[in-house]
Amino acid sequence: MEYHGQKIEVDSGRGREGGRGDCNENNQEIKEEDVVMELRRGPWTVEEDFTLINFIAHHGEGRWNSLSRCAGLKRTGKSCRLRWLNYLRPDVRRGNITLEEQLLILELHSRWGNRWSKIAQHLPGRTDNEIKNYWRTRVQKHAKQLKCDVNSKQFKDTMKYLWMPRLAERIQATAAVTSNPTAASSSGPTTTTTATTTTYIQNQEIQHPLPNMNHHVPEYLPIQLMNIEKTNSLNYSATSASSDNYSSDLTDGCYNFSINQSNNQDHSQVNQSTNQFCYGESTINPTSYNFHPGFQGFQEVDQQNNTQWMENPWNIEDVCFLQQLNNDM
DNA sequence: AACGAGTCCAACCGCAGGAGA
DNA sequence: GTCTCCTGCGGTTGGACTCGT
Repeated sequence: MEYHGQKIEVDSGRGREGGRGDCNENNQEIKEEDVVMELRRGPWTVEEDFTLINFIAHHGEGRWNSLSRCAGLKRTGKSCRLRWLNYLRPDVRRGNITLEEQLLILELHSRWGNRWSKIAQHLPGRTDNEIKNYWRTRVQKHAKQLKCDVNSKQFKDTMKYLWMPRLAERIQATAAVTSNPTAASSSGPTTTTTATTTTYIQNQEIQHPLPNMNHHVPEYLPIQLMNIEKTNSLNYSATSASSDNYSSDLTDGCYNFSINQSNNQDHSQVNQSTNQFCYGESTINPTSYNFHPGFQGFQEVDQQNNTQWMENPWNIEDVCFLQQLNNDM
């Protein structure tokens, strides 16, 4: 694995250490000459990962700048924190964003905007970085292709009345496949939706030692370290094998939807048995999405011509939808 | 097989807010 | 109250990878 070493001077402002009991390997105060040091940048090496994991296993996380020095890592504290939170943490969940997660992201983004960390709090195991990347690469791409500002009302309405109902419909269909595979395999759009499954998977998928925590992790991570301080209070059961194989694109489904209000949910969770997504005060229940007759025709076209639909899943319909919105305005 | 375009994601950067001296 | 430093957040970018020609 290659990395780019680079000598940089830590500026006199942020990033400079001292004054809070910082220590070096000998528990001594950091001296001035240590401020200017050779810092690594770029991709992390396996050795660095091990060092960071082991140090956190013994000393816990936090105080990232001093942690970096005490661990002997030639990285900034920010870099260590980012590496840990986004990649090395035991409960980081990797792999495709599921349909359920997509729906949740769309809904939460419509509510909070680019508050990625806040949105990430409601998707167990997902990092703000991952959600941000998903939004930029998928959602904003669609907006760009639609020649539509991602912050415009038209685009938000398209998300709300077209993509989110599509996702909800597909989630329902997925649940049907899971619960009754033989019946579901005979017809319906969801039987062919694996066509655009992303092939961009960097890490091997290995079995996580904890129940319901199967995700992509670096293969060199020692199992015992992955168990550090894990109480596994998070519910990961939403990812069924079939839904993980589905495309990450916002496709299919032609239904209107409604959001049921509920006041008894403090934390996000996904209840697989009911396919109900709870976050904060609201509940999205795909089973409550009402059929929208105006889009029935697209559904029929989809079923008659699956291949064409999946190859170009949103262009025609979304453009029509945007035109319709413009006409209504 | 080679090349270019597009996609995806890990990592970096700057900024803001908070905490301690 | 002010200064310094740490942490966390959102935006951006570089490069690895895939795919089409």
